[in-house]
Amino acid sequence: MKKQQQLYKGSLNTIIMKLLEQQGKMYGYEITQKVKEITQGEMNITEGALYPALHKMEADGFLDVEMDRVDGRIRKYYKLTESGVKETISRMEELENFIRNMQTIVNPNLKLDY
Amino acid sequence: MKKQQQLYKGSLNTIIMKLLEQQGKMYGYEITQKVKEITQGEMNITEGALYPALHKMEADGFLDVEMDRVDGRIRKYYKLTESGVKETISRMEELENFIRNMQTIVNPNLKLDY
DNA sequence: CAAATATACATAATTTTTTTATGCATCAAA
DNA sequence: TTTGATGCATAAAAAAATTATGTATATTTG
Repeated sequence: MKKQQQLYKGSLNTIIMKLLEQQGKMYGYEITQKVKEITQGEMNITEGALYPALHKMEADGFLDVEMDRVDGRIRKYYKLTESGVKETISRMEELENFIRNMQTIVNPNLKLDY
Repeated sequence: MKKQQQLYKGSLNTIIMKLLEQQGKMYGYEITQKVKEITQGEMNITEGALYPALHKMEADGFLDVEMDRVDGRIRKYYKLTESGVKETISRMEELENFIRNMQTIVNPNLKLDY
């Protein structure tokens, strides 16, 4: 039983948006599996966090939805809107700044080229 | 007016602990100034988050407090306990995992040596 | 073939962690 | 003398998760 990686709160939307940017369109369950696969099980997106997040981003105009029936089961495919693409870029910059700042705090002697 | 860097929720305690590990002991206000200085104003630790966090870590046995009067003003110096040192190490590992996983998600083509 | 597991969505209650808004007090500088 | 910096603190609200459920279909396994 591998130890579960904590997900810093606020990073979930960034993860979702970035995956959608890469994959074009994805459905909820697919996103949870993709994250698990990429991180080799270290990160786990819970459905209780995922679905409300998707609904909110849709309400905010960042995502478009398209329903699909596959093997008798419903899938809701999400993709970025134009506004969502911009938001993704903005969130990526924030993530990079966060990582850079954290690394500076954590490793103050390290010289970084930016 | 520079744009304020968002602080992912959950990272505050890690920041505080890592600074205490480096500096030996610090007081609250000093921590806010140090973070501002290191990140060149990009990150701002609010006092409404800082003081409750310090109190909680003290209650959890991660920090020891020592009062001091300087220039007629009270300072509360915090330092890591033995248990706090362990917790700092553990939180640092979590941070490194988080960063590594986020970079893998964000830049899936990049090959990293770990 | 029955039961367990995987797929696929969803929501409600709770918890965690922060922001925002205050409040009090001392000291230095303008 | 009043403004800004220093230094602590708490309360209300907001944000964003976790945990616990619930429903339903498909597939695998004993």
